[in-house]
Amino acid sequence: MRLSTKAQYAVRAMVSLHLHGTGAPVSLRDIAVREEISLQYLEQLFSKLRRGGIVDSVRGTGGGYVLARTATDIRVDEIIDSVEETLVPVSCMDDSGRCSCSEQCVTHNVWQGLAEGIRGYLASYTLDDLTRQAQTKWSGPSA
Amino acid sequence: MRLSTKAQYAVRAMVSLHLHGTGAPVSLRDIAVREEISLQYLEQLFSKLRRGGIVDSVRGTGGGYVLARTATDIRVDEIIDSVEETLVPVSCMDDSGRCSCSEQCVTHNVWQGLAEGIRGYLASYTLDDLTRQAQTKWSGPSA
DNA sequence: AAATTAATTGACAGTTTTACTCAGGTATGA
DNA sequence: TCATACCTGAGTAAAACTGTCAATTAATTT
Repeated sequence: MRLSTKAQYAVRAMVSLHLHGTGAPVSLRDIAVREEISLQYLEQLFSKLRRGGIVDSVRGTGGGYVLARTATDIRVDEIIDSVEETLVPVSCMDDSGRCSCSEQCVTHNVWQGLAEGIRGYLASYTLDDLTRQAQTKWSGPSA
Repeated sequence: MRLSTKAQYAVRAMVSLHLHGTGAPVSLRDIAVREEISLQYLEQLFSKLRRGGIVDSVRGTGGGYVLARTATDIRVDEIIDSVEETLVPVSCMDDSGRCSCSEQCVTHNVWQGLAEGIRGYLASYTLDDLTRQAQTKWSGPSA
């Protein structure tokens, strides 16, 4: 059960954007160099992050990307959602826990609980938490 | 981030084995029919479950598989481990949380926390819990 | 206005993983 | 010795992943 590199890169890139941003737009070239991610792959990711309402884009010279909201208001699960990676561990279940097989399926409860736990944990982390680094473990950043 | 069908089938098959077992070995054919999983795919899975110490095999006529331990002593995470699906969400990290990039990697803590949470949650479920069905959500079977 | 920077888009391709099937072989009980 | 059922390794089609390439649009600087 692996997160795709797409999701991992997206989170890393967002941290990089927040960490080295001064308010002025940060170009993908900068992030690409700093994080050693291909510029063209980043373009794909940020296109989705923009559509997801996580970042805003500024075109032209001196352009780049800026956060669409404050870092304390951007949750890690939202970043992953934006690049279209599911956080639900089984394919028969949707985000809300609905499942075609929920009646007859004895394993339904484990997967639903797992899905909620993963979602809840990643939702407890904000972009700002990540940059501040002082996190505890499973209980999330607040504990 | 999806669990493979391999892991899902393994858990379902184990529940089926426990639920319909009377102490006597249960043949894979029975499980295959009941769970609508290909017999030959099941053979692959149970070969791994046996090596993982989850089940014991009985060969010959009237043979099949039996639990290697009591159902209260078989955890869901062990079942998944046996069929060789990782529960660690990022490839740079091993089961113990060690990571080549832990120093420079700002996202390390989230992934480690997530890994521990997933592991901890699935470890809180036993095969017996699953068959008894009366589970609560994220807090696991004990709450 | 022209040149430059940088976001934006869609198509495409190589590689890896997944989810199986197939074809045998081995051990046991009736 | 025959039927049952476990056991093993190889092979394969499809899907997903991880990017690259090419071309365009928009804004800024000169």
